[in-house]
Order: sequence, then C-alpha cells, then structure tokens
Amino acid sequence: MQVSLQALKAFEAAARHGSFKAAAEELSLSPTAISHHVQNLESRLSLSLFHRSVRKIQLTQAGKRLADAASRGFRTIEQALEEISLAGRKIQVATTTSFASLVLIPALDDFQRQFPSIAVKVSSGESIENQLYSLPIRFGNTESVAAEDILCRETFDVFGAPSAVPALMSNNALRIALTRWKNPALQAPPIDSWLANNFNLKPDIEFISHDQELIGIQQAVMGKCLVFCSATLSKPFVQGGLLTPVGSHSVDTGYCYYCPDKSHYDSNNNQLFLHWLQALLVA
Amino acid sequence: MQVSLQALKAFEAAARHGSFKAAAEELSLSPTAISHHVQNLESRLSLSLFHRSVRKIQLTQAGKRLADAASRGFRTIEQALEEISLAGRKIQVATTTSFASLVLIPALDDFQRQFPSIAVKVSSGESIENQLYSLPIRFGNTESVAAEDILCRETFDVFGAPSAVPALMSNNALRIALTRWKNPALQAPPIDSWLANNFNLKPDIEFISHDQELIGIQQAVMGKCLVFCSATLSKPFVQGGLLTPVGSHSVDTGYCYYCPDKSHYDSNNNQLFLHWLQALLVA
DNA sequence: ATTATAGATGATTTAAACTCATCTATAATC
DNA sequence: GATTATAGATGAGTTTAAATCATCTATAAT
Repeated sequence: MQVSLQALKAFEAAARHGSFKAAAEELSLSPTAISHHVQNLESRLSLSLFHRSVRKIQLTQAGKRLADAASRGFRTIEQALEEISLAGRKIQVATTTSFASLVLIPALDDFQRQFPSIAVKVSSGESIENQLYSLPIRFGNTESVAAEDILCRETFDVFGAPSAVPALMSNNALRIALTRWKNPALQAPPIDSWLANNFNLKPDIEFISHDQELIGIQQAVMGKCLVFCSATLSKPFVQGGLLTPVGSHSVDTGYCYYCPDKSHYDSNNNQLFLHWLQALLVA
Repeated sequence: MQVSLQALKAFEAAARHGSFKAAAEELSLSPTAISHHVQNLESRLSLSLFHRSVRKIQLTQAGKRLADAASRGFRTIEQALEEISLAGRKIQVATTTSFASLVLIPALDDFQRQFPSIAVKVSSGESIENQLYSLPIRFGNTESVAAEDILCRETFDVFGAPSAVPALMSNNALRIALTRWKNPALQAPPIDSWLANNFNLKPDIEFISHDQELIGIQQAVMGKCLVFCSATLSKPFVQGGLLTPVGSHSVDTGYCYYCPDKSHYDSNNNQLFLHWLQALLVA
C-alpha cells in the first residue's frame, strides 16, 4: 500500500479531534505537518479523507472507515506497549510465602537503596493474579532444575531459640517442627540424615508438620519447639540472635531456590534484580 | 510511550519472519536498519524483545506479546487501507436497471476510452451487495432532492417505432405503455398532461403498466405499442432511428436523475465520473 | 582450517519530515 | 461594510531521523 505510518498517525489524530490544529498539539507538531501528512495519504489513496470547509474538516465515508481502523489498530499496539513497558519499569517477584517474608522482603530495603528508581512488587502464595511478566523464584529439587537456573542450593539444620534450647534438648521427647511440602514432587526433608549426623543414638522425637517452613520457624523463635529448616530462611534469625543451630552438622537437602528459564528474563531490571538476589543468597 | 512506528513495523516483520534479514527484504531495507530499529525499541522499553543467539533470534515473553499486538494492529489498518483504496481505484456505480442498461452501459465505452486506467463496475437493480463506497445514481422527485445533487431533470414523451407509428396512431384504441414505479414516493407519470398538450380531444387509450421503463421501451421498439417515457432513456433509440416521438410537445415530469450527497463523493475517480456523466446527460 | 552467514556496531550519507513564511477563505466583531 | 482573527493550504527551506556502508564477531557448515 505504501502509506507512511506517521501519516496515518497524523490522520488518526486529526480524525479523532476533528481538527488539524488539535491533532498537531497532541502530536507536538505544527498544523502544517498534519495537513501535509493528510494530503500525502489522500494522494496515495487517490481519494479524499476529509471534506474541507473553511475552519472545519469532516470525515468522508472512506475517511470514517480508515479513521476507525487506525484508531483500533494503534490502540491495540499501544495497549501492548503499555503492558510490557510496565515489565520494563517494575519488577514483580512471585515466590513462596516463607522466602518472601523471611528473606526477600527484609532484604528489599538494600535493593531499593541501590536502585531507588526501580519499583519492586513481591507477591507470594498461591495468587496467580498478574503472573504475566512476573519473575518467579521457586523452591524445588536440584536434579529437576537446569543448573544455570539455580540461585542457591539448600542446606538444612535444626534450630532453636537460644534461651529455650537447653530445656528443649534436655527433654526426653524432643519436639521438632518439619515441613510437609504441598508440592508432591518434593521429597520429605531429610531429618533422618540430620539425626544420623548429629546423634549417635537416635533420641525419642515428636515431629510436628506444617506446610510452610515459616510456621515452624516462628514456633521455634517463640521457644515452643526446635525446627528443621533451611539455612537460608533461618539466617536472618540466626544473625539476629533469635535462633541458633542446635547441632554441629547441617545436611544437604537436594532442594534449591531457582528461577525457571532464568536466562530468558528479558527486562534489564529483572536481570539486575536476579544478580542482586544471587549475591544476597551466597553471602 | 514515545516509540517509533517504523521501529514497530520493523520489529513486527522480524518477529514474523524470525529473521532480521527476511524482515529487511520484506520492508526493502538493510538488515542493519532492522537491527537498529529493534535496538531502539528495546532501549526505550528497557527490556529485550529477542533472545539473540548467533544467526538465530527468538522472541522473549514480552516480545511475543508485542509482536502479536503489532501484527494485529497493523493488519487492522492494512485491511482498511486495502478496502478503501479499492474505492480509489475502481468506480462502482449503483443505479436502476433501466438507466444502467439504456444509458450508462452503452456510453461506458466512451468513458473507458477517455480514462482507460479506471475500472468501472455498474450494478443495478435491488442488489445491495457491496453498496459500500459505491456511487449511487438514483431516480427521484426534483423537489425532494438537493439542487446541487441533480444530474438532469427529466422530460417525458410518447415514442413509438417509426415503422409502427402510423398503424398505432390510426388505431381507434391507442396502446401506451406507462411505468408504475415501485417507489411509492414517486407520483405516476403525467400522461394526462402530455395528452392535454398533444391532443384536442382525448382519444381512446389502453394503458399498459410495467414497473420499469425499460420494458415499455422495449415493447415500443418491437412495434407492439407506444411508450410514455423519459427522453433520457429513449434518446439512444431515437438517435439510432428505432424510436421516434409521436407528439410535438414533451412534458416536464418533476423527476430527475441525481446522486445523493453528490459533493461528498471522495474519490478522484468518482468525481471524474460524475463530471463525465453530467456532460453525457445534458448533451 | 576455511568459508559463509546472521547479526552488532559506529560513522557517514541520504531522504523524509517538520517548520517557516505566505496566502486564502470565512466567520466574528465593531 | 471594513477589520480582525482563525483554520487550513501551499511551497520553499531546514533539520532531524533513518538508512546505508564498512567493519567486526561469533558460529555453523564444509
């Protein structure tokens, strides 16, 4: 067809406003430019798009048809631009409640200090809403995840509140909180392996299960029990003196935190964020 | 958003072909130009649209979304351009069967000789198909039509085949074909007025009615009867010696041929055609 | 190894797009 | 009924944006 898109844009604006002047203002051009563009279109199509009376333009039949299509076409494109440009400006992290509340959100201040212009939104739990263009950070089995997607491998240990540990350990029946993952692909936490590493004789233990590590950790912080959980998740509490490992040997779990298709994340900001997160996790 | 439409066009073609080179060929540009355009887009959106491996590009998530929207958006616009540009290249006249067959089609050769590059299609009768962008030539009452839309005012006369006229006129019972218009807004043809103008004593007359002038005219040409009809429609036959007016006084009818909203016809070709038609009718 | 290919990059050239000055027609104001 | 103001038309001139060219890289195929 050989018509210029800019001419179409100019025409569309003129049609919408019913005025070259107003269209020019919208597009930050001179009315002359709009006039030239419309004439260019008209001559290429060899038909009039506007009826010109003095100080008044009015769409012709063909002009109406084209203006409508151009408006819809440009709108379609603008909406997509709007949508994806959000992904360019804002980071939307989707992860587990435990990782979000215990690691990500507390550390976010540091990220914001380094990159104050980048907005970060963390959504956690099951909420699928607005998954589009979000950056997923998942918890899974190391062997079922591509090596380049892994952010950190998880070691587990048993932790307890320092003030409560002596009492909890001296007790005949140890109470240890475990996590029973909702995800059936994840095997149960290797508490037996940890016990074998830390006790000669397997003590009498009462296990309590929750479906999120967060809950067991909070129980442990409150001194109600010990918790067998991720070193990554407990780290903020250990550093804050609220939890301490009770044994001397942590165990490797085969779990990891990872970002599926990590290399495919297309926004500069997402890449920046992943880089920052990885540094945070290995620290 | 401030992204260039040409960059979007380049990106859309690249996405569709999965290749900058192919996109460049489609748009008659160099692959470099496509590369520049895509980079320009990516930097403005601050995200990647393609994953680049060597000699292979692959859309990112955001790239897919944008490519889809851009394709649909541009297609919408191109379809409208295609549709209306047809109106710019081709003239589609819609008119009555009688006018088309007796006047327009016979004269079309002359138009084609003058403008060989312009295609003309004449559709007649009730067919509404493809009314869009067609140029209507209608038959109606002068007083209900805007003066500037009128192509020619109609005078009526009674005609007969020259060889048959003496016999038909000498007969006691004259047989005259009339038209009873399907359109209820049109009053009956003023045959009484014609009779008053051409006879002192009203003769004995048998009237035959058809809903199209064409039919009465053909009957008259075949010598079966006389016909009271439009001077415009009978002119080709009169000039060809197949019909002759039987009286000396034609009558004005209040009918006219007109083009509704004549001034609004937007294609250069339509205007050219209307000009030619008007010249034809007043000749 | 060698060649060929797709794309990236940066400098240069070209062409398209925008503006400016001028003009016309008309509506509003006095 | 002259005067002013306004929206758009027109054509020449200028500027900016876009395309190309030359060069380079990485890799797949021979």
